[in-house]
Amino acid sequence: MSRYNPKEAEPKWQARWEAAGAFTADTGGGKPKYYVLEMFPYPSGRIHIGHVRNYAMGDVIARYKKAAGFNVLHPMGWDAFGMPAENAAMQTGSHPRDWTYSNIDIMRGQLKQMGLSIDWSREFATCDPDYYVHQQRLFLDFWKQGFAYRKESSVNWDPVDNTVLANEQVIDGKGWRSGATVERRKLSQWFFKITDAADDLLAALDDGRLAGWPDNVRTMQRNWIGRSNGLAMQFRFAAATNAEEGADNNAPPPGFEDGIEIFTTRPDTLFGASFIAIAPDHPLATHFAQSDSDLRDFISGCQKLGTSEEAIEKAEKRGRKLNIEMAHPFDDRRLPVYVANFVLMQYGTGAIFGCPSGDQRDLDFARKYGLAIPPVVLPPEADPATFTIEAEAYTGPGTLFNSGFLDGMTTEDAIAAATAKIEEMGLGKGVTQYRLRDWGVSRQRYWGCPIPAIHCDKCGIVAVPEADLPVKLPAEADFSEPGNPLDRHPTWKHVDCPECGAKAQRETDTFDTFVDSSWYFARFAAPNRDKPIEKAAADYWMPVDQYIGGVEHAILHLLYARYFTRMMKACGYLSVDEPFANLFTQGMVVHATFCDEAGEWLLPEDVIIEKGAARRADNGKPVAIGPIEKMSKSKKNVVSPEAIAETYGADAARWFMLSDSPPERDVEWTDAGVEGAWKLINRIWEAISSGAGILKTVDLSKPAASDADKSLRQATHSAIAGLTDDIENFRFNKAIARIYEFLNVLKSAAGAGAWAKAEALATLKQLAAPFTPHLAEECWETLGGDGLVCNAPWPKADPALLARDKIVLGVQVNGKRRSEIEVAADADNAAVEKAALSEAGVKRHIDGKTIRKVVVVPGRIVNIVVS
RNA sequence: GCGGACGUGGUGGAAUUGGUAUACACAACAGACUUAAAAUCUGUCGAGCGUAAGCUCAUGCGGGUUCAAGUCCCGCCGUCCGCACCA
Repeated sequence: MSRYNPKEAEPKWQARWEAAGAFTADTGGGKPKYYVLEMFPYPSGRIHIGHVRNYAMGDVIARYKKAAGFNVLHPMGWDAFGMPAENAAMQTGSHPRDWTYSNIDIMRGQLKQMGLSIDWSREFATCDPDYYVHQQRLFLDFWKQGFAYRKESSVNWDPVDNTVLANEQVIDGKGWRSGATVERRKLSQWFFKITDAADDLLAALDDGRLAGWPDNVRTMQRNWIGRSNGLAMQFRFAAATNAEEGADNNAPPPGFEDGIEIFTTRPDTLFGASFIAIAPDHPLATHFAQSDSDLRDFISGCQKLGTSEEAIEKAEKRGRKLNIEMAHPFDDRRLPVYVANFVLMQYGTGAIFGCPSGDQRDLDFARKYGLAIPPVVLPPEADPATFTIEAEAYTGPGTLFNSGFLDGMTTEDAIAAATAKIEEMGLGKGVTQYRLRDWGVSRQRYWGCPIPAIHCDKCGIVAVPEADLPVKLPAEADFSEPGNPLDRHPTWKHVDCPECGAKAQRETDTFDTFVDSSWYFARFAAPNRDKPIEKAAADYWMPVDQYIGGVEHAILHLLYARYFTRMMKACGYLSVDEPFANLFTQGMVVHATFCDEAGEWLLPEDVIIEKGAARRADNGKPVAIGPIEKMSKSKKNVVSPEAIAETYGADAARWFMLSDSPPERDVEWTDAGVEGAWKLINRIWEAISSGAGILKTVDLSKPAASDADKSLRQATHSAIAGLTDDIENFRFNKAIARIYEFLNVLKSAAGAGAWAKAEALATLKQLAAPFTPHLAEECWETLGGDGLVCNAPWPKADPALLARDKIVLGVQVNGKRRSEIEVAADADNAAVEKAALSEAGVKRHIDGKTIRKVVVVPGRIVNIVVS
């Protein structure tokens, strides 16, 4: 029999699938629907093997569900707007549109080569005006409904390039291109009111609507939303101390007569307060900075950290003391006020009271500035006489002490009592606070969906009339310098106001690309219609039954998509409020990085590794082997699936990506691994070849009955049962191990007759089909089967063949395995115990000892406890 | 810094979720076939002691709970993901 030739077989079957329209989805037919979706790719240039892993997983599910009798939708598109296209334009002069669409052409070809069961008729790119026109319609609806608004917020400003930088473009507080120290600058920008939905987004995490999501993702989202109940309260300015001189040296500045409003989740620790801290961009800080150059320098230093929370939190805790003091609400202490770099203006009120004994950051701060550290919460079982705070704050619950009227109360009671007291004093009230902030969607860039708004001096901000949509990007733009090409475009932004007809200007900001990816899944239901979403089609297909993507999207993309879905529902486009019924987060494909002496990153294929040392393939110069990292274009640690497909075929690449490593874990690409996959393909082919034409000759009406037949049939049916279970539960690596096991049995089942063999081989090709679809078709044809495997039903395991009459149990003595016994599967505990106690290997360990207890776990184990 | 994960042979990993640790594969070694190589097939393969039967030790480190811990609890160490303008 000839060797399997993927180079011939793979294109052949891809063409037949296409001719048969095997993967074109429609809403007809009585089958239940199943919508499989992998997070669509950014067209960065070429597919790498990490994409293959992602899409191979989705393809296994899609093909399996189709075989299992579902009407499957498995579409593909392109998350095509974004910064890299604009960076490429600046570097190489190619237009973002040309760069993007040519990448899409390449990547589409690569994906098709992988033989994925995708309905390509639904393909679109988010940069198609046909797509983004509908995004603009959705936005206008949201705006009308009050979901969108404008407010000021901070951006990273590069003062040399005069442009807004993304967080990833800020490296150690410097602009990546100019090297200039980044400043924070306020801009008026568009926001979506995601905080209005915070409660429902939170509730759905726990009320069963997202039961098909992994716990860790739900936990991350819960923490991200961060609802906390706390107390918002005023700290009043303390009375002047030198009133006798006639000058009040602690008078509130104009506008701050009410004092400072803080937010706290731990009002029980108020007696432990030793200072007040406000954010560097708090209005009061801004006020004092006007007349205090030292403070001004401090604040501008804080602003040079960039806008990322990570940078702010990692920075050393520092502060500047203001020349004011606040009154403690419960006693006569005067609390100093600091402007502190670790207080965030975005969270709460931008001000806190510091309780060093109960908060690590406050403690670090207090030690640095020599502030008092009164302990107020006594941990359970601690002695109030000796309890002190050393290097670590005590943040847990306990009993209040040193706390006036709160003394002796539990943390919980003290929170309630302190809140009640503050409310009674008229200084504040209990409030619910969220960590979640509204979603800023304005970007000062060209390569994004234009925001359909017009700024008119007379009418304010006006929506672009529906009839004028789409607001298309200008075909030509100037990318020779940083900054927003739309803003400096000679003509594009100049329009007449749709309301008054006066000269006006277009909004030159474009949407955050998270907007593009927040509704594409709904667009796939009816991608060619002239409205954003066709309700009937969306009602049929939504929600996505299985969504698959990287855990790096666990918070932002998934949260935004959930919120967007709610907005779309509110505007009548959808009937669901959760877009993704089941979520699977897969691991990344990682690879060592290679960097030569000149600092140039090298592709793995350009590096030769011998005896642990690496050198360049072209000139033999030494190469440093860097850490194993996520495959990325920038570090060139990518492996091209095309080369693999050329040598071994797409099936081998798919197989290897799913074998061995559990799908949720990262996997390191190795050349040895793909060779192993190639061997497997040949083993399957060998096994099938031995039964070529068998389906044409065997009499399928006469089931086999010999012992050899029965044992092969048992293996066949337990393979069906096990594999089905593994695929349903995303255990692809185990599913693959079962195929190996099944092959091993098949190889040694020489005594089995043609009937059992035919059943085994037909089953083998079907079980392998989701993983190696081309090979499965070729096998089926060789066996003499009719029709396409991709349309064939999934086999069903016969329960009668899964039952075992005898089982082997391990026997432990004092928890150590000493022997094993074979017993009837339905043996009762007494019989199992008797068999265990009389087993020779066990007796040796229990003779002469007293049996204290015998634990029999039916079907599992026997443990004999002796002394 | 905060939040979420992960850590098992030389390697990727399995362990029915508290019940026979190392399934399946890769690599390595030995053998068969071959003029030879590749491919393929067969066998060995956690460590230590032992001729063997077997015994002891091993799931990042240190404690704990339990008849029984890779799995649960506490404390460390290391790696990865996210932190709101990368996608």
